[in-house]
Amino acid sequence: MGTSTVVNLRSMDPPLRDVDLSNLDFGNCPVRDLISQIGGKWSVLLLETLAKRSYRFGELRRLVPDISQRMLTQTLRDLQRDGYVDREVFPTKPPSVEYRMTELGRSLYVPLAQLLNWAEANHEAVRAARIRFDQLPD
Amino acid sequence: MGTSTVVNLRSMDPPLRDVDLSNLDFGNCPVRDLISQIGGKWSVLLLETLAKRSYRFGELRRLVPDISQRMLTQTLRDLQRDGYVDREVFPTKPPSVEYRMTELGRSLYVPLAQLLNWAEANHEAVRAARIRFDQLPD
DNA sequence: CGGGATCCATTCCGATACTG
DNA sequence: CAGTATCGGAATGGATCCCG
Repeated sequence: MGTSTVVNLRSMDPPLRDVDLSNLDFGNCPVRDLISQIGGKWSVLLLETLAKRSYRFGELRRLVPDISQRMLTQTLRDLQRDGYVDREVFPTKPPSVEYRMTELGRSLYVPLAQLLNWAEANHEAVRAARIRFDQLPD
Repeated sequence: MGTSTVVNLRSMDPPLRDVDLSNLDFGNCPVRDLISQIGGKWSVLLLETLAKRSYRFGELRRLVPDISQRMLTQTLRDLQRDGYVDREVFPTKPPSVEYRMTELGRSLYVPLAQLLNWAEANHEAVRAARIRFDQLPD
């Protein structure tokens, strides 16, 4: 559900895809839209990294060794598309590309970091809750 | 989501110097685990709803009309499993079930609401960034 | 009423190979 | 170095029918 038509040009995989369920007053999609974007497997990790300083593509690869190059490219492009990250190309002999957070990205990172802190502080409680739940008699 | 993470690197890669991950708790999946959980399509919507007050299953269905009964059941169970929501069954003639937030859920909702406020306040900026990005040459 | 069980479409993501 | 292109499996989510 989008506030407006969602032309979801999702980076590499599909040529083009438009998914649009009409507005429903409740869903207030922009919020969900944003949340589900950073809910992806790598977005938060990259935002955390780029919150520290700028990095080049290869540096990010080494910092997050278990990300595939495909997902690194795609996630960075999605973050750039949403305006959280800027991409600057330096026309050196082997080209080098640097990624840095934008002001919008930094402003997002304020409440996001709060949530991440909560997660870090409470993940034990969540794990315990899961174990409790899973051990209930059917 | 969430297979194993960077931790593997440490045990497999002796020769090179360890990248210092301690500041940016990379190997710390619990954070990603939690974020990807609430990043699901309906979790945030249900947490927002249940933050107001308790509801019965059918009430939630009517409040979020475009959720399928399957996803409502499943999302509620996941939220319950993680300890954010409690489920109480009343053995009435047609059974009735009530869902309410736990204290853990309410404590999660504090930073989460901050993030949601940010999303609401800034989704126009994000939409604009997307349009700008999508209209770039190439 | 509050689910469970199936089936099916879509989407996400990893592995691999190739390129300017 | 910083990406593309392509394939295939895994996960996610919707529709439908059934049940105490």
